[in-house]
Amino acid sequence: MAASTPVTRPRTPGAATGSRPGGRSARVRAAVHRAVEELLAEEVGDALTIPVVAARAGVHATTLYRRWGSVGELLADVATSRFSGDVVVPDTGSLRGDLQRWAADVATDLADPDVLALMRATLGAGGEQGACACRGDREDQLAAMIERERARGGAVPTVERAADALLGPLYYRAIFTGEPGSPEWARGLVDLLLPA
Amino acid sequence: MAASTPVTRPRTPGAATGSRPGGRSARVRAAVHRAVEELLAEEVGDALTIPVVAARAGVHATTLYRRWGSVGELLADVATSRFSGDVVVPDTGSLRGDLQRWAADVATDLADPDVLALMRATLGAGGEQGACACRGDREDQLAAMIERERARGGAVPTVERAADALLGPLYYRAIFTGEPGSPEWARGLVDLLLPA
DNA sequence: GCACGAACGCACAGATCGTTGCGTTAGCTT
DNA sequence: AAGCTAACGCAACGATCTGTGCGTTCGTGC
Repeated sequence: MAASTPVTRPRTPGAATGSRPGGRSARVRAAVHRAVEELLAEEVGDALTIPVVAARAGVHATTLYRRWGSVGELLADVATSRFSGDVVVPDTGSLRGDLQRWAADVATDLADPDVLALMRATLGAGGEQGACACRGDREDQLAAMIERERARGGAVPTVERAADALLGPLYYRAIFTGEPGSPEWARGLVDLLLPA
Repeated sequence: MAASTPVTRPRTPGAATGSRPGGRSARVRAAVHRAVEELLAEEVGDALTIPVVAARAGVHATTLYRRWGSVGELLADVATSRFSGDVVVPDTGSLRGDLQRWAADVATDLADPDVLALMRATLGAGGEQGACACRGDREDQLAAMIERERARGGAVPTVERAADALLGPLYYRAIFTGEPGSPEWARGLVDLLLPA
C-alpha cells in the first residue's frame, strides 16, 4: 500500500460513505450476507472463515478482506442489518398490548436457530461492537412504546426496568438455555412487568 | 492413526476418566487455563488460537490439539472450571437475604471484563455446550435456595420465574450492554421478584 | 456518451494452522 | 525400585489462511 492510508478498505461497509453504494457493491454485499447466514445455518462452527464465505458467495476472498477485514467485523455487519427492522413497533392503543405483541415477536425471532447461531458467533468474534449489533434497536423500540404511552397520560415503567423484565429473560433464555421462550411466555413477562 | 479409535485424545479433559489425573497433566492444564485467561484479558480477539495459547503456556501445541481438539472445547473447559464454584450459596436465614446476597455476588462476578471476554468467546466458539458452561451451576444454586425456603414453610416463586427475574437481567446486561449492573441494582431485582 | 476512479478479480507469496509418526518423560502400580 | 503406559515433546508435512500488486470492470458525475 501507499504510505498514508492505513488500508485500502473503504471505511465502514454498512453505511454508504458517499463514495459508491451502487449496484455491484450492493450485490456483492447481499451475496456475502446470504453466504454467511447459510453457512451459519449449516453449523460449520470453526470453518466460518473469509475464504469459505467468499467461495460460497461467489466472490473473491480479496474483496472480503478489503471490505470487512475480518470475520468479526463481517459478522457484526450481518448482525446489524439482520436485527434492524426485523421487528416492527406495534400500535395497539395500549402499552400492555404493544408490549405483549412486541415481546411475542421478539421471542419468535429469537426462536430461530439461525438467529441464535448468528448471535453467538457475533458475540464471540465481534466483541463489544458485536454485542451491540445483536441488540439492534430494540431498546429504542421499547423506549418509543413507553414514551407513546406516557404521552397518552398513562403510568409507565422506566425503560431500564422494562429492558430488565423483557429483554433480559428473552435474551438469556435464547442464548444460554437451549430452549427459547414461547410467545405465550413472552406475553406473560409483560404481565409481570405492568401492574394488574 | 490406527483404525479403530477416532483420535488419541483421552476423552474429556475436565473429569479424570480414571486414567492418569496426576501431577504433570494437572500442571499443563493449569498453565493452559491461565494462558487462555491472560490472552482473553489482552483482547487478542481472533488471535486466540491453539498455537498462540500453547506458546503462552509453555506447552507444545500438539498437546492442546490432543487434549482439547479445538479452541471451542478448550474455552468450554476453561469456562466450566471458572464458573463452577465462583459464587457460593449464602445462608442468611431468609430467601430474600439469600437471593440478595447471591445476586450481588453474581453481579460483581459479571462485572469483571475478563469474565465477559471469556463468556463471549465461549459462546461464539463453543456453541450449545459453551453456553451451558457459562451458566455454570447457577440455576441449581437458585433452586437450592428456593427449595430451602420452601422447606422452611415460606411462599416461594418457581425456579423458572426466579431465573427470568434475576439471571435474565444479570446476564443480559453483562453480555449485551457494555455496562454490567451494580450489586445494588442486583439486590433491587430481588425486591421486584419477591412480594413486598 | 465519456472519462474518472472506486470496487472487484486474479495470481502469487509468506505466514500460520492442523495433523501425524515417533521418541521421551514421568505418573501410577506392584 | 522396577516396569508399564498415559501423556508430552519434537519435527515435519500438507492445507489453509492472510496480505500485496496489478490489471479489469462498471457505477457515477461531467
